Amino acid sequence: MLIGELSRKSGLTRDTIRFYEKQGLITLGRRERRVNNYKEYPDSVLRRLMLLKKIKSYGFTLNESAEIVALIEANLASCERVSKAADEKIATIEAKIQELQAIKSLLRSSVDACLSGCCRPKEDDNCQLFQINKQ
Amino acid sequence: MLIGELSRKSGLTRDTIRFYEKQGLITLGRRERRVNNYKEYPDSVLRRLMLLKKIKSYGFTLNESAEIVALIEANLASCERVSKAADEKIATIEAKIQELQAIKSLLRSSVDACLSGCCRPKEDDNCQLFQINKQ
DNA sequence: GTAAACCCTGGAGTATAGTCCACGGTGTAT
DNA sequence: ATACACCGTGGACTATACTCCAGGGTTTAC
Repeated sequence: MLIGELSRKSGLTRDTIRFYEKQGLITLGRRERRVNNYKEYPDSVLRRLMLLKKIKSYGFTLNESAEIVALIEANLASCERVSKAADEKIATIEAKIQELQAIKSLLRSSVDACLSGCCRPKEDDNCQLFQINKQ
Repeated sequence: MLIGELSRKSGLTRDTIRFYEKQGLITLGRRERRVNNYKEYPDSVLRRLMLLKKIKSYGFTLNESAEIVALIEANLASCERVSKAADEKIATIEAKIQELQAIKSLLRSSVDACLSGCCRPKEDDNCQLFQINKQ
């Protein structure tokens, strides 16, 4: 199929598909062209793109997704291997959540302090929130 | 003070300070130079940098931080204004956390399904995790 | 006199994941 | 004939926040 159809079927834009191609995430043999030089993508590319898209939706980066796709295509994606990758991703997501939650608490407590009025120096003056008090 | 001292006192690298300067987050008059062309930073720049650093630590982007610094320096950083900015940031952080949590649950349930063995087709074959079943 | 430590500028590179554009060719319908 | 949708390439640009480098000058100590 041509890129337009591939785009429609995969739900990725042409530009994205071409970008993936540049990145080497999908490949086309130099012979897989029509006479007019249009690229003729085999179904395997569509499958690969859909796999890539699905794995990405699980929070993996493009490169990580490509690695997992490679495992699957090599029939090396054992439950053990794949769940290990998923566990690692869960761990990094959890770390990120912790980080965000810490910042959120910091913000929340600052806002609370501000709104309860204890930080206000004078009316119509700068809020102490975000200010450097001492060191 | 020269950039080295500024760097030591602010805890930012020279490169970062120069980057902030390029971005217009701090400014130096063309006259604030020593005879040898070395830049002579006034204390106000150090204060600005420390403020920037502190606000950034609350999860704001560099540009957002610069806006808040500008408010503070214009004495317009009222509690109302500042806590509104903080509330908005809290909301975006919460959205991000929700997003991550959704992905985490998806991953977690996939791994559980995998490990409980219900997805395994045959031993030594690809795990169904991440595979496209139908649609 | 020379090494170390400091300063300057401009520009490239890093990571992530595209998105957009120019410029040009092709295929089909009217 | 020409409008329209489609295809190709290469390269620039977006956002975020730096980080590093080359190539050069200055200051200070020994």
